[in-house]
Amino acid sequence: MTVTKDIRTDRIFHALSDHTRRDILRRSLEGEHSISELAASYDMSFAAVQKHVSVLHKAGLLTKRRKGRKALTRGNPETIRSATALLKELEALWYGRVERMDFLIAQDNPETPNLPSET
Amino acid sequence: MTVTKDIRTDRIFHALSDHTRRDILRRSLEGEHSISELAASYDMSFAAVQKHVSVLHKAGLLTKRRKGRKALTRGNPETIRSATALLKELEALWYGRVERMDFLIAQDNPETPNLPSET
DNA sequence: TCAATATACAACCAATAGGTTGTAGAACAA
DNA sequence: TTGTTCTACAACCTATTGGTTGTATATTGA
Repeated sequence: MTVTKDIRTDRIFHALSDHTRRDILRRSLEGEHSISELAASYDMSFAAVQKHVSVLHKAGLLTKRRKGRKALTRGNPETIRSATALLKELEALWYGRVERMDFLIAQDNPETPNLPSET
Repeated sequence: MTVTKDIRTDRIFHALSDHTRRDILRRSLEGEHSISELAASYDMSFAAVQKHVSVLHKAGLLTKRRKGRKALTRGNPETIRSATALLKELEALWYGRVERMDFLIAQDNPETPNLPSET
């Protein structure tokens, strides 16, 4: 229990922040896949895919089991649910804000909120 | 799935992968805060906090509006919802897997799934 | 007017991320 | 046995991240 919750959460979102890793996770949620099988799909080396699997594994987003030579990966829905729960908590903060009427007050404000331009 | 959408998603999860940024986001969801006001809470320079705000802004997780000298940040629940939706889709893949009975077949397997040891 | 405040942004630096190639060993197939 | 497959991991390289300090500019208040 050396690792704090914050660091665990950091690792989960970091693991999710790469689209190759999200793709590996999607496939591992649908069924078991060996690393070499996964690696065949991407335009990068086996070692690179192996590292992506390792990042997902260390984040707890997937489990591994040995079957002969193969290391079979399987998505772990528990960890995904914990990330979803955290996002729901963030959303709830905003809803709380609506309840306190801050949102309605803000609607009277003539200034336009500034989102970054697409790049 | 478009490349640009992938990049936008990468940015959202990357922005969420730092606990200082998650804290800034929480506070910005509860109400508006100027950057200097936020910066006072953290053990780092104003410029560092400004960079964190910029990462959140570029990810679309918060909006900025000018009020005199101040740049007021406000959390954007829309972007959080889009991230939540993506995680829900991932969870759904796993539920789909249950429907296909893969999960029940896997339960017969004697080998124990391997999660990484805490470090 | 002038000092203080708030922000923006550039330049710099160490650590980490994401890729590569190479080496080694275990498990399988013939 | 021997060659092939699959994984693990080290060493290396470059780009990015997350922090710093310093400078410039706009706004406010006395």
